[in-house]
Formats: sequence, C-alpha cells, structure tokens
Amino acid sequence: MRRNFSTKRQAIYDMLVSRKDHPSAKQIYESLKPSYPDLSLGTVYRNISLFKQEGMADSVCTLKGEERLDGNKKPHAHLICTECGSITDVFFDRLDVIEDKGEMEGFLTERKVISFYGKCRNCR
Amino acid sequence: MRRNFSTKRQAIYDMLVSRKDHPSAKQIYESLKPSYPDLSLGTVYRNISLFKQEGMADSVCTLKGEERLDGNKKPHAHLICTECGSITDVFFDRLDVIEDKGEMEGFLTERKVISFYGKCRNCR
DNA sequence: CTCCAAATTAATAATCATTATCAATTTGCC
DNA sequence: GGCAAATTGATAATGATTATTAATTTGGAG
Repeated sequence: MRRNFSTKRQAIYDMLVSRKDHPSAKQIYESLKPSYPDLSLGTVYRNISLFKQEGMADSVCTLKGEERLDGNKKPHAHLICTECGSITDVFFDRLDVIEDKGEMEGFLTERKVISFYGKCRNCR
Repeated sequence: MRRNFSTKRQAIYDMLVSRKDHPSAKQIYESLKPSYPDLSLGTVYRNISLFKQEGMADSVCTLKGEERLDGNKKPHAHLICTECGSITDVFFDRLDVIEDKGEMEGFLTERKVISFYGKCRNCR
C-alpha cells in the first residue's frame, strides 16, 4: 500500500480533520504524544504550516496567543468563545449572500471567513 | 481643560481610529515615535489591551505573527491581503443577513467578523 | 531483501511578539 | 505647590513559532 504521507504527517492531518474543536499546534501535539511518544512539537508546526500552504487547513483565529486550526474545507462559520476558547462550527444555507463583495477593488478572494465572537453557553 | 486620557494614551487611540490600514502595535509605535521620542512599546501594548477590554478597539486578525487592530466600531468587513498584509475596509448594506445564526446553541454574540482573505490588486 | 537518495523528523537553539515588573514620572485635584 | 493614584519607560520574562542540523524514515530501484 502506497502512502503519500509519512506516518506522523498523516496522524497530524487526521487529527486536524476529525477533531471538531479546532485545536492549536500544542493541542494536536498533546493528543498525539501518547500514540507517538517520539513526536516532536516542531513536526506538528512544520506540518500544519505545510497543510495551510497547500490549502488543506486554515487558520480559524488566534486565541490567547495560540493559532487555532481547521481541517474542514466545507464552508462554514464559527462561534468563538473568548472566555474558554471553545470553537463551534455553524453551517449556513446562504453563505453566498456576501460572496460578491470580495471581488471589489481588484481583490482576489481566496477564503471567506465569518466568525461570531462572544460567550458560549457555559461561559455566558 | 479636563483630559480623561493621558497624552500618550490619547495619541495611541487617535492613531487607532484615524488610520485606515489597521496597524499592529509595532506600527503604531513607529508612527508615534517621532512625535513622542520617549514612547515605549510596552505603553502601546498596554493601551491597546485596555482599548480592547473596553470595547473601543478590536482585533482584526493576526498576520505574520502580528495582531492587527481596528478602532472603527462601525460594522464593516475586511479585505485582507495575505501577501503584503494590507487590510481594506468593506462596508455592507446587509451585514445583518447573518445576524440570526450567532444566537444558536445558547451562544451570546458580542462581535461579528466577516473577512475576505486573498490577494490585493497589487499582489495578485 | 538490500541499498540509496530524498524526504522527514527529533532535538535544540534562535526569533520575535506580547506580557509582567517596578521604579520613576505624570496626572488631576486640593 | 503638593499629594495620591494612574501611567509610563526600561527591562526582563514568557511563550508561541521558526530555523537548524544531524539522525531517521521513506519509497523505489536493483
């Protein structure tokens, strides 16, 4: 079986896609550490950087100094709790409502971001 | 004449409100340094932090490791160039289209963010 | 299966934005 | 002017991210 990704790279990517809480590099590192005891934090950063470059993952926001990531490429918005740092997906029917505006002023839109910052149910 | 803000604090705030390019702390510091030779970078950070806390300014995004700020409280979106870091305001007529979704799941929305990431006219 | 060059990684140090500290200065008010 | 509280400058500390480099892993060829 041919594998395009190294073991570690695949594990990091899977974590990015399967987790719904939009983890930071450190959170991914800590999740994988038990299964990959020799994993290095630098490897997590390096691969995240690669995924972003390749358009396989996006930055959601930076909370408390940590960049939070998203491996889900299906268009959606986020509810971001500034208290506890939880991030929840919101799927719109009409995300396209704001489509046009990006093309103004000769700007080439590559990614559209809609986020709601506030307090989640537990923190409000 | 009563002044609520110290001289430096006022200058930092004015910079945040008048500049349309959403500067980082360092950029504000460098802009003010000629007029205030004894200004300290720590003071800029300290006051930005205060303004955010008081809801007088918001974080737009983090580009190349630097948080970019906005002192304009009028609802608007941003065109963010990931190449050169330029940020342009976009004013919507119907920013309210996406209003409802934030209140889902018991979430209390305090701030709504719409951003378009891509390449500006010069960089595309 | 073995060998090899290229890709990837672990470990570590270096960077760099941001925050904390604290003594000195400034501020508003009497 | 004088004083207590707020603010600041200078500096050190923190902490996330990036760079470096030698060692390891990878996939393909023989």
